[in-house]
Amino acid sequence: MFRGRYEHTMTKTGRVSIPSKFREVLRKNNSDETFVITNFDSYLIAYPMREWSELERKLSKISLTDSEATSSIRYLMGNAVDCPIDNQGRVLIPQSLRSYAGIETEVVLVGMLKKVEIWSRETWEKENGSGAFENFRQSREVLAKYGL
Amino acid sequence: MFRGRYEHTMTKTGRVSIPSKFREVLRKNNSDETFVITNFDSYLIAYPMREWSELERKLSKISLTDSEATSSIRYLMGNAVDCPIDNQGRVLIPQSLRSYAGIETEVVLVGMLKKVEIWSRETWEKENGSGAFENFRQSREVLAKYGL
DNA sequence: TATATATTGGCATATAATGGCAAAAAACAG
DNA sequence: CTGTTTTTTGCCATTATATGCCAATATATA
Repeated sequence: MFRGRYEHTMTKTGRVSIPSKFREVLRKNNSDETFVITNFDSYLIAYPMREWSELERKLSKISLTDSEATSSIRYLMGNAVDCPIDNQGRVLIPQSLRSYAGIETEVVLVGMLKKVEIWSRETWEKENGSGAFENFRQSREVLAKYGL
Repeated sequence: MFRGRYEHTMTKTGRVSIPSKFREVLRKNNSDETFVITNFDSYLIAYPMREWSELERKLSKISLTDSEATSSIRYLMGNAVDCPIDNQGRVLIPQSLRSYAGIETEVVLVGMLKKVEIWSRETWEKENGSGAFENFRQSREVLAKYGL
């Protein structure tokens, strides 16, 4: 599972280092060294190829008469790009996704269990900076609920 | 179960010895020699990997469309770091967590049943130092309902 | 008292992150 | 098609951080 938060800087050419702990997770799962990255809210989500394929398998079962689901899938799939990790442990994030998430240089990568979120630092600050106390309180409740 | 209090010193590189009694607990539980450390109030909490993984497994079932849950997972997971214990019985505490808890060199480790708390000595003194016993005297009646 | 174990400091080496550059590939215009 | 521009890719270099290991000291155990 992915966990931890990392602040990295993107090169001028749009490459971002994947934290080594994240790469380690891929290795341990025998997943290949490729992420599928797509846009979600105001940030990007990166799935290991293996997880993504599973997601595709599930979504492929949805009836094409379910038009609401279909258009959501279209959106998700239409923006998904597979980004292989290079020898330096980096991925190239395509321009379209960068501008979508407002990423210029400073990037925040968050381990979120089966996936990784990629934020521009600015957006991260805005959405997760100040309101952190509420999150802290809630996360404490989560821990309590599971007896930790 | 973890119990007892230990005062250790951190090396310049940020490594702290885990008390051997704590390591013994991990061995007895067949837990691997890794803690997941996270921030909490003014100190850190270290969970055995086994316990933490169980939590992760449960959380991973939550849908990514549940935005309230997602944001507490983001907080929880974003601040959690896995810290393997090395051959000398030490863990490296990442810079971010060190500064969060105000840890420079002197560290207090407290066994708290399923988890271990990690304090800077200074904070420890302030919050649990002199007045602690008086507090205990005043509020220990709550323990009655647990059979004490 | 001798022996083992725990904690800690120090140092050498390995790995991580990232900036820079140039070759290769792709997109594009005439 | 062909030459030009832009983007992508591979690779080297640098810096900071993490890791592994040895040794010294302190503490516990036999």
